[in-house]
Amino acid sequence: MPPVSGIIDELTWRGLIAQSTDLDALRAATESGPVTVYCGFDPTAPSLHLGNLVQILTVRRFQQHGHRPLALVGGATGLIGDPKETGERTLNPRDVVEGWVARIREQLDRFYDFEGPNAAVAVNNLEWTEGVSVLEFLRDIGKHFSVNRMLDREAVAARLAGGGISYTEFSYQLLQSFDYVELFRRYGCTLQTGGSDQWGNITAGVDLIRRMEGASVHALTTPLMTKADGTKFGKTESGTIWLDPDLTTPYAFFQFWLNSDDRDVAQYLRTFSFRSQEEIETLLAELAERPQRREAQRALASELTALVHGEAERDGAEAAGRALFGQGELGDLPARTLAAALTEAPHTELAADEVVGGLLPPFDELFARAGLAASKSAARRTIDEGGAYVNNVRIEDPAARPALGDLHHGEWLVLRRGKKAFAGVRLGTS
RNA sequence: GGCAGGUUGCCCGAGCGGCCAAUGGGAGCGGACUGUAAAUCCGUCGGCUUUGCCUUCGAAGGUUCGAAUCCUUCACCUGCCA
Repeated sequence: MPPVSGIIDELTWRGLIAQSTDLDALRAATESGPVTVYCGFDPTAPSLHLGNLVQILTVRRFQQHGHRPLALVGGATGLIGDPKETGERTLNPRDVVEGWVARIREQLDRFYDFEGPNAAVAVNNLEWTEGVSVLEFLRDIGKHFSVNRMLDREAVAARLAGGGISYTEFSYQLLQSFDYVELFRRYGCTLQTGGSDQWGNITAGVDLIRRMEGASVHALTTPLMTKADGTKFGKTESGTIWLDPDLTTPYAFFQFWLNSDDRDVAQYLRTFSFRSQEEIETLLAELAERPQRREAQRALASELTALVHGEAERDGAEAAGRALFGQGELGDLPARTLAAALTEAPHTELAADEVVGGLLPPFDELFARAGLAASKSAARRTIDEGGAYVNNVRIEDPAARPALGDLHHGEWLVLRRGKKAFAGVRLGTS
């Protein structure tokens, strides 16, 4: 039986509590027995991303402390859309949202334990919203909401001042509040967590439960992740870091953490790692002592890649990084390691008939095709600037063609732009 | 409603008939330095079958040997007066 106590203390030292309703009451509740906690994820994309991971792992910590998570996927709320400050969302077709619900549901499986005494339960808010009539909803739920107070919400206020907001999105808060009520009724759920931007939606649910059920339940939010350089967390130049390996390869995922700014590592470890406070402090001390070794980043990358993608993928991503960034000869690498590394990176296939007189297509074309340059012009520019490498040797002539003999294992050519961007060219066998 | 000004490449912003794929700054990218970091310095920054060609300066049409630059109409934005 896992320990039931201590979750609030743990979240506190990890810096994961931004706002909460009565924290002492919540502490008392979590220490007196298992609490049912929920955090919802709306299907607004085919996959969850790093921002969601903060929430997922926070809930996971609750489960590790013996509490019961409800893995809610917003099949209903995803059809409506939480108002963003920037503007009205485009409604996604129902079948698309349904597909995303299934994929996200599956992703959550990895993080929560669906067996045992405090097994997680998967729920979809479409279950209880679909059958409710408009009149029922307006009379039973809507009557408890004050538009005056809803207007105070930051995103809503921004939209009123700007381009306006549809009734659809304005209603979002009612749906999320209704979810909390239903989860309280069905599962005795007394805690909802989320990002600090969800505070308004969560407390609206807390109020609704008080009015409809006369019960006092809890709300807890995590702080917004910030980065030392001021850019948004969880994004790179190439876009969002997704949890789905088809959208962000395990290699790219691993590299994201490995490249973390020294100044952000402490926050990342506390937020994402399941290591103990002592282990984290040791890693941070090591980082302060010998920053160039980046042991803390390495540990972070290794742990999270294993958690999100599995140990085999973690090992592959790690090996790929070592192969590509290592000092050794690429040709010395076993074919399997090289292939694994390059299939993780962007790559392109060459047909056998593209080899003319023992020569492959010219470098500019290869760089453009492999995705390392936006166009052949860009590829030539990079080559002229001295930023292009083939098999770790700088190349100078964009029009030159590599020979069959340049292929590692008769199959692979390793392209590199700058220090970190790799791509593979594979010669098809047929 | 009247008067005046604006709409330029990812963003900001020059250009005001040929020397303009278009000054400058920022972002991005590459190099040096390094730790696959930060800061700094240097270079680069539409595309292609690349000593040339093609497409770009709100949209469409026109004047001209030649237009981002002049004219007409349309769309949107801003300031001043009502």
